[in-house]
Amino acid sequence: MSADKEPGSPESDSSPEAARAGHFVEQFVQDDLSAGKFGGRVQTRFPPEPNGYLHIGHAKSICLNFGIAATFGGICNLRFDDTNPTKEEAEYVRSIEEDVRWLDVGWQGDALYASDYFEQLYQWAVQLIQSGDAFVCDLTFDQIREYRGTLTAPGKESPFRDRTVEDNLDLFARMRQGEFPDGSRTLRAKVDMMASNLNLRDPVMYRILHASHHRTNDDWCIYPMYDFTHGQSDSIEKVTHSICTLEFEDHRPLYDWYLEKLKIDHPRQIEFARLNLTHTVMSKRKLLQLVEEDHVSGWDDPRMPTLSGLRRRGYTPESIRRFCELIGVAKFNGMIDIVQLENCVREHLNQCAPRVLGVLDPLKVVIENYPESKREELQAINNPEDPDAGQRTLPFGREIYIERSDFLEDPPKKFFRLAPGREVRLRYAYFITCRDVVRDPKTDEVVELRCTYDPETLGGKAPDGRKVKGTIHWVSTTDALPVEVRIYDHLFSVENPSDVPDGCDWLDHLNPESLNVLPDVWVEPSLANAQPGEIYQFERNGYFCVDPDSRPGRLVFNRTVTLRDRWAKIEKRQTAGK
RNA sequence: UGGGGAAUAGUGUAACGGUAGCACGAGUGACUCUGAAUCACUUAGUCUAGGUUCAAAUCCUAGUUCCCCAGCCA
Repeated sequence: MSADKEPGSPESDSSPEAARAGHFVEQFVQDDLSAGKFGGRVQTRFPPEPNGYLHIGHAKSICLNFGIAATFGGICNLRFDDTNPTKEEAEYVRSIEEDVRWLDVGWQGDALYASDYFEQLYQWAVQLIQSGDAFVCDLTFDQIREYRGTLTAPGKESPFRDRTVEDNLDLFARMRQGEFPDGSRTLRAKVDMMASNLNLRDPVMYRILHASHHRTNDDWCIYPMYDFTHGQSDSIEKVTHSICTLEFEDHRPLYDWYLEKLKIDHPRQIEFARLNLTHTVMSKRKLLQLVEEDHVSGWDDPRMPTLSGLRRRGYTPESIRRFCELIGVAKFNGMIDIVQLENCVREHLNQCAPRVLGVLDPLKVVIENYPESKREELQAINNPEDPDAGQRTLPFGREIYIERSDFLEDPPKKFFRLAPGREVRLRYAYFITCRDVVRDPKTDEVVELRCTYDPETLGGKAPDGRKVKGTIHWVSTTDALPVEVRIYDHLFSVENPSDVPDGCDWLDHLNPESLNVLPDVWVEPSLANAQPGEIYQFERNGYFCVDPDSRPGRLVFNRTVTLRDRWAKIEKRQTAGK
């Protein structure tokens, strides 16, 4: 075979040395290229059904498919496998396109649809009838199941299997004309009722569905099954590598059967393990149920593993792509710890998120020796990881809020923050020392701290060289903005919610504390004009994304993820040790 | 009890007969005006049993465990 293939893009690397690079899918593609298959072309596709929103598992597939195309200088189509009008909606098409665009993996922006191939598919079905490879079957749903046999017992042939070509042609045409009610007949492939692979036991090719399709409207009342659509769609599009998940492995012989009977090209199908993440669910059926039963606020609820949910939560496309790269591609069906995902967003946000001071659980501090009328503008660094991010000013005054957790009356060992008599540094401001604790006489709760400051310590250092171990964040009470913050935790309290013991429901494991709204949060005034979608680091707290629910004068933030917190670990160990 | 897949540190993932490596986690320390980030070090693995071979995660045999398939869903 000649090796004069198209060179692909300049970036494509098809040198023999690269033959062992990358994961097994890349290796297969490389092998095919080296063997001169497909005319040296590589083409993939991402084929979602528009029956729900895309989730992080789809992102893995998107990155894989678009990544392979980019690596080998080929193209990747976004094709909607829209063969079931009863479950599919234009709204899902819209959201999927938005999410793929957002992920920024090189999609050209022109979606393809299996429904565009309906007429061709119909003609192919007619062709199979003519060649004696398909027949119209009058068996009911239940009868088809009964005739199919079981995993261990062979099936038996339909009594309608031997209809004449003429009868089949006539019946199939009348199915299309709408003469028969839903479920009354099917078109089936004549494969092998004895096959050990159940997909080969005369599978249904077409079913009657008097339902409006999101694109073809009422043009059709028969619709092809996925198995009779997918391979041919790939073939029409000249896809070379059809990458899908493991459960389609034993459908491959059927695709091959159709393609060979129709004598059309077919791609190499390669199966990989779908993504499973701890503390969440990934099936569209379950996600739909969460939405429909109002366990979440919608497909884009920031607790959802959907791309729109992650986006609203504050995840960036970069962080998701990085995650997909990190977890790899293999055939082992494992479960990835969700902390891997969280680390990816931390890693990216650490690079790009502007720093800001915000107090989630305010405790008032009065600096007794700071003049009542005095106000200062202090300089703060916007992002220590990015010198170009510049500086901003922070108003400082006599009364401030600090984080309640930064004060302890009876501090344990290694607690470096504020306590009676202790000195800490206020970020970008002065050293303060706690002199007195004010309590609510009724509840005994600490409501205020009386402190003094050292005017010589502005800039973070004391002239006498004394050190403080702790630096805490704060906001000026007279300048700070009140905002709402939504704190999220895992949607499910167990690692694998789909693993349900007898008598339990997967919904039993919903985490009742997955959403915690903090109504009384104060942030520095520089945030006044923050826009939805912007992500900030609240120093020492975490990353927070401005939610679209924000209104003028009332910002709403979603906590994307906390910062790593060594103190929390130490504290946990100390309490566990007691 | 049919068919199709898969098993490598806690979790993922490399190693393609020739030193079992990497990331995250976990642990220790350094540094630090974020207990963040950064840096250094440590920890820990080939499902089992046989066999082939100078040499096996890799090849062979037999077992074990897990996942998928009985939609007119995809």
